[in-house]
Amino acid sequence: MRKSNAETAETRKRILAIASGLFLKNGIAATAISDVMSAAGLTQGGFYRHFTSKEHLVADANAVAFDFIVANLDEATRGMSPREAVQQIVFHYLRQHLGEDPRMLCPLANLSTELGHADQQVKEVVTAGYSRFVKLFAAHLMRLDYQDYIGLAESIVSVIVGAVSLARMADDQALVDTIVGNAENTVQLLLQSAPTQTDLVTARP
Amino acid sequence: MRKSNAETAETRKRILAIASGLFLKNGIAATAISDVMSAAGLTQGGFYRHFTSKEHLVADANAVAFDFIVANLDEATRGMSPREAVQQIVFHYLRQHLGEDPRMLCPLANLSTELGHADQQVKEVVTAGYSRFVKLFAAHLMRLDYQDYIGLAESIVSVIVGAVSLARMADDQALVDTIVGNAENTVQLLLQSAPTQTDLVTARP
DNA sequence: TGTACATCAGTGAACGCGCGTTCACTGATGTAC
DNA sequence: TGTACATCAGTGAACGCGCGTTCACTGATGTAC
Repeated sequence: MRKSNAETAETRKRILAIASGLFLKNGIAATAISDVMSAAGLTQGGFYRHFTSKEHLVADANAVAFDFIVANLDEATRGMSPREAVQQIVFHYLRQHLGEDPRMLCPLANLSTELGHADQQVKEVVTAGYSRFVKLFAAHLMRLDYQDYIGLAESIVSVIVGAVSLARMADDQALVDTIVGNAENTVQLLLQSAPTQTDLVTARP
Repeated sequence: MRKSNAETAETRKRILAIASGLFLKNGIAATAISDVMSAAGLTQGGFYRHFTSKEHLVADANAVAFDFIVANLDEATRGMSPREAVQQIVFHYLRQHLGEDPRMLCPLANLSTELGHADQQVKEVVTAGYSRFVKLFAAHLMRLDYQDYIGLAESIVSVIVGAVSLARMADDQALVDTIVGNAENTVQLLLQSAPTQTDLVTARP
């Protein structure tokens, strides 16, 4: 029953995509290897032909999750003005649970506890993912001439990750809406208030 | 071997305090009933004299965790000016991992994923805890005459919860320091920029 | 206040379940000549 | 290009472990009279 190299590579990708979605939707501990494999149309024994352990799957699945969400947000804002792009990314990030596809969920907001207790390999993947999110914002903010566009990007990421994290724990929809709406206002206030290069010039005596 | 009512109540409190700390430090799934009970100097069979299930322990332990941390931050800032109090709370919240006592850790930042998947009873406890954090800030911010002091309180909570969440996932200390320092700057910027009642008066034509 | 019985905190062993991992096996694919 | 053997993707069952929960039991505490 050996499969061709091309088929093997595709199977691996399929397992990763499915695992990524299940982890994001239900959590890592709550997702068994057998859940992933049966969702991929395979039996659990075959798992170890692709990964040496669940921990390796977690690392690779999260890398795929960051690839997916960052690429998706980047493409969705292609051609937009920097200001519009930032607002669109924030808008979609804060509403990530409204879509059907669990792969639009962000590991930073949905798996934080479990990733915080993971091994070094997983943490490196997560740190790289965080860094990509910061750069996604920073690229647009630089074009808006903010003095500390990287710091501002980090601030925005903290706000939206915090808000989505909190929204996931809320017990009713009204509170979720409040948290999300407030996060949007907060980002607006930060964008209006953070110092730009122009501020620096005009402040010169 | 029956214990007196007073002793029973104290044992229950001891179990809750220990469970609270272990959950916050190691996570809920990673903490077994037997871990909690042996840390309390008891055997696991006795657990069910105090709680009907692990899920009930989770609910009660988190209620205790919010009691502890909110009361602690409130007392630590007693007598301070509103501005100083807000800054102190933010300062300590962002450095919650530096202390020895795991009970100074906040469930919102350390157990978010697991609490997000918990049952309704647990979510109510968490929502109440979030609300208490917001009020803790709002009380001081009101005295500083912010127009929307509740919204500003929510913003600050989002920022610091997001920052601590992200810091827990970071793989090196330099990044943790960057995230924490940036969160502090972000709160400062929000405090400087959020509109006050005075703004409202002076803006009148 | 004292007595007699019911209650129940805590023990230590056991149960049952789900999970990650292993294993012998199959047969199609890859590769060396 | 064809042949012969090695490789290995996938199967399905089993293993071993840890965990939440249950249970029979003990004996001190609570309570009704």
